[in-house]
Amino acid sequence: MRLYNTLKKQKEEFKPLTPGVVNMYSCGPTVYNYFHIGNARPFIIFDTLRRYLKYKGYKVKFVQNFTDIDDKMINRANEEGITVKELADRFIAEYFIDAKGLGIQEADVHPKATENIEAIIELIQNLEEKGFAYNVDGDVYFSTKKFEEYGKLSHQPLEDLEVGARININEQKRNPMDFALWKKQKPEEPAWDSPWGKGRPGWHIECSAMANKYLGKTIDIHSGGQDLTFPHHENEIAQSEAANDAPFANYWVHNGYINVNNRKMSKSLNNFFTVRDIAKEYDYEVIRFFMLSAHYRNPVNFSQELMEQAKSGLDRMYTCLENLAFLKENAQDRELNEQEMALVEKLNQYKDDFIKAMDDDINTADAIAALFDMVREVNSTITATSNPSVKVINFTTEQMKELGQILGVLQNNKQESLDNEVEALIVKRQEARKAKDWGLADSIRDQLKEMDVILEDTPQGVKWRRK
RNA sequence: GGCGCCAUAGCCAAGUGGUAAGGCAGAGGUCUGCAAAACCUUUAUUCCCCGGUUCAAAUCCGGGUGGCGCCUCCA
Repeated sequence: MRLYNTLKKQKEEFKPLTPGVVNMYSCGPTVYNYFHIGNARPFIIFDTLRRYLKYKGYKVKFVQNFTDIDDKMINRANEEGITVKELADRFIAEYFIDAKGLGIQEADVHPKATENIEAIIELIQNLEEKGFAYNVDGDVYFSTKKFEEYGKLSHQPLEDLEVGARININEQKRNPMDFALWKKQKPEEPAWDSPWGKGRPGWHIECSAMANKYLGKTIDIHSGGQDLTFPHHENEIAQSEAANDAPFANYWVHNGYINVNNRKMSKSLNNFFTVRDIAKEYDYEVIRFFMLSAHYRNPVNFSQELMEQAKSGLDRMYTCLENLAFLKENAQDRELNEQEMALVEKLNQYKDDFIKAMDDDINTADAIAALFDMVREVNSTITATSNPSVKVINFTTEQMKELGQILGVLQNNKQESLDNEVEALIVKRQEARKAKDWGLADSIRDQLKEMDVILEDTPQGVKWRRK
């Protein structure tokens, strides 16, 4: 399997530190609001990467943090008139609701910054002892000049970064690019005791501390959005490698942005759509499918039209599965015939295509194309055979679900049981059709449509589906 | 100013040296009481433009044009 490594600016063959085991760390949300679909992209992409690695047989340990203390948290809590802790608890709960809907599996560990203060303090002390950190009256900074490789992830020498720095020169800092490891308490702010007095951790140090604590000094894959490359990930590298004297992460994987009208979607630009709001109009699964329909490193635009396209595409796949389930009821229990054997062979070829695509830097767009190839093959074979075997139906269904599972789609069973009222109406309509009373038959079909039940007349009988 | 990304049909999107995948939308057809679903056919002689390298370029190189991002909290 090959992955694009931001550190090396090229695709590389993926080799974990320990054969068969993968340690992954992904930067999680700051929990001061519902997350928007721009935030959702890395969650979905790296969940897919994690699923695929597991599918390939790796034992994956996945850690994703919650940033539950920082300026944004404090400001929002003040606005709401609640404590930072209350704010965090609320939006962590909301995170899990949306994440679950999107098919994002829970991480093995979801550490919170505020519950790892001790590890953070230890790490800062370590940096201080080694001369990488300096204390200015209760504020502790990382000295970027001391870390020679600073800039290696964003591929920019320190001097160039300094020239472009738009930040106000903080007189306390020795260098404009130095960043806070520990922030001295300001009035009314939550604070923890530390060797430098009361205060709270800087943003970057928490990820270094938690990755180290839960995954070790060197991790296999560190992932996140492109906008975290600098300064956040660059700083994580500086902190971790300065403290541990070991490579921090072997593979750095970054996803592209979600845009709105070609502009980056972000909370600060206030052009964002929350997942919660979109989910009111489209299934969570449509959102996920939409995200995976383009390569993860390319920017994608978000719009209603594109959601509609994603919805139609996903419906096509589900319809195929529903057709299979429907045909299974009257299918024959026999060995595969020649045609069915040919189908199985083709489906295996498409499965290979799917795997090849995923192996090539998780090319989900190509993987989805392979899935669509399967759908077309299955559809055309099924219409050609009036009496498929149970075996070929089972094989086909399982294979599509197996591959869908890697992408985190196609796992819903939309065939719920019918209630008596609907069932009675369907029977009544069949009687009307038999009597060639098309007016009554059509009006019943319309009536059912109002109840979100769509009927389809097929040679094998009446087929229904929801929505 | 520094660094970087992107440009493929009406829309979305793979492909990065061997002669343009896939989806959505549209058109025509088959099937059907009608509808739906499905299938078949069809929609880019060409991949932003101009040069170059090569037997061969959407793919590599050089130069343009347009759009975006990072260097500041951001996924």
